Amino acid sequence: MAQHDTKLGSPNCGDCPIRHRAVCARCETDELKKLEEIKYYRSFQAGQTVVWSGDRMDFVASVVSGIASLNQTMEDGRRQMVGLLLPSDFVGRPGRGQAAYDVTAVTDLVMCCFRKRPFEELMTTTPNISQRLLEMTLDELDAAREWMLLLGRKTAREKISSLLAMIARRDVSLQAREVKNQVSIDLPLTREQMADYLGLTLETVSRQMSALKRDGVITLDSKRRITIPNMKTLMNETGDDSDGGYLN
Amino acid sequence: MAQHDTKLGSPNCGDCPIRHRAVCARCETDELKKLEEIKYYRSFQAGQTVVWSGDRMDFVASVVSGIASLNQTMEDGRRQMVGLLLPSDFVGRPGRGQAAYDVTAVTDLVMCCFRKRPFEELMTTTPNISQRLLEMTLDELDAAREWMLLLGRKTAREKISSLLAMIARRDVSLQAREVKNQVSIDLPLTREQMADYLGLTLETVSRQMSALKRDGVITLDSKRRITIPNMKTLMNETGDDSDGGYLN
DNA sequence: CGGACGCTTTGATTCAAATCAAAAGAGGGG
DNA sequence: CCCCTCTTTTGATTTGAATCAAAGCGTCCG
Repeated sequence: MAQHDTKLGSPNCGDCPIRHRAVCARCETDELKKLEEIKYYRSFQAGQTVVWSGDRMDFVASVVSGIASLNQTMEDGRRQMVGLLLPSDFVGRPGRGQAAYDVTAVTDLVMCCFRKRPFEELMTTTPNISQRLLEMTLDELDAAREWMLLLGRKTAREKISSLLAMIARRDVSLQAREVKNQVSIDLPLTREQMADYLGLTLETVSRQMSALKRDGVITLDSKRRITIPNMKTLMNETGDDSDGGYLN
Repeated sequence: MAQHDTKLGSPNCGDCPIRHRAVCARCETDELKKLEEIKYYRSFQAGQTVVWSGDRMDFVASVVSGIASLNQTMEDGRRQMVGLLLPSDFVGRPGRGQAAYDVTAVTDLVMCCFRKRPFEELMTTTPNISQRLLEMTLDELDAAREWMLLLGRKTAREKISSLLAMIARRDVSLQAREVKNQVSIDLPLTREQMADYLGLTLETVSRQMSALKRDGVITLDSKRRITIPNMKTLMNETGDDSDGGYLN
């Protein structure tokens, strides 16, 4: 099912694009050496499942490139995305053998995997790894709790706006594509995936996108590419504290 | 505003009721000594605010007894509870100076606080603390993500049932109050707090409680005390996989 | 004992989003 | 180039929960 390619990703951690942001961010050269010994790359095509909830998972991994999603599913098929993993984000849980959610490749995806057992051992001897992992986990917890507010209390329009703002802010910080407040972004998610992330139906997502376009908050360059003429206008639609939004 | 009492809580960590579950669970005697030097107790009455979101927070803490809640609030007053902290749970984030959410005492509350700076230093030198904290944070992240599914996809009835099941399961594990599947529990939360946790209004909470009573899923001994005649019947109302529910 | 205040229940009505249904784009491959 | 499939949009209708409103219950306290 899943491919075991090694064609992408550098064997040498020093050249890695996520070197300074991933779980290895604080490691010294000698510590990287040890990680290099237990790592291997895997790539997945958009749509492929990386692991199924409940399956044995004998590795942990960092996203090198592409986007992965964490999904929870109910017996009757209702689905909720509970995390969106971007390059440098960490997947898997040291000290547990089974995946707690489905992990899916949203786009083509390359992951840097570490065999679980050796990684766990390395963690106990390498504070630079465990401390970085704690920091990343605390960040994810904050993000999850922010999303709980969105899921529990925001309107459909606020949800869509919040998602677009989140994607836009990330893109802006990665690539300086901003031209005096105007931002163009590619949506990595289908309308259905957006719906799964926001706790909506795909029809409602589509309708609210149309409404935001009608109201001039966004422009639809194509189905999957939008332009935000004025970031502040979008932020006002998210329901978040207008100050706090930019400070985070 | 907040009281600085030391009347509750033992000066000696060895006698502490949460000794084996809290962030100090794995510490050796000498490590406990160091924690004792930087700890102090604070107590709060039900309803009091421990810290406001955005305020400086120069301590981290463990809940010793009672229940605290983490809340997020929008400008217009919409409120979402994003965490319920039980004895042994940890509050605060090493490496950050400001509280990210309001922390409130749901019941009378005693917390074991550690001055933040010394605690951070202790963490870097004491793997037993940082590793335990990582484990606890990963558990909280899992809980937050389970709650995301509830908030995004469950019906009001499923939400209420899930909350009652969660409280019941915790109570059963703490005190063996189970008599062949029948469980009685005290609700620590008002209807409004339940609503805030579940992303509902208090009226809907009340209506669904009445409906569960009408359908024989629960009995209302008093407004704040319920009996669950058959745990399995309740579990069937949560929408969760009936197997997975018990295995977790 | 009798108010008063906080919490809870219940009823009537509204409304936002879900559901049901159909058609319009947009690729992609033969 | 055209068909097939996948994604997206839009419309009509339903529905579950919110909102608006009022009354019931408990208990604290003068």
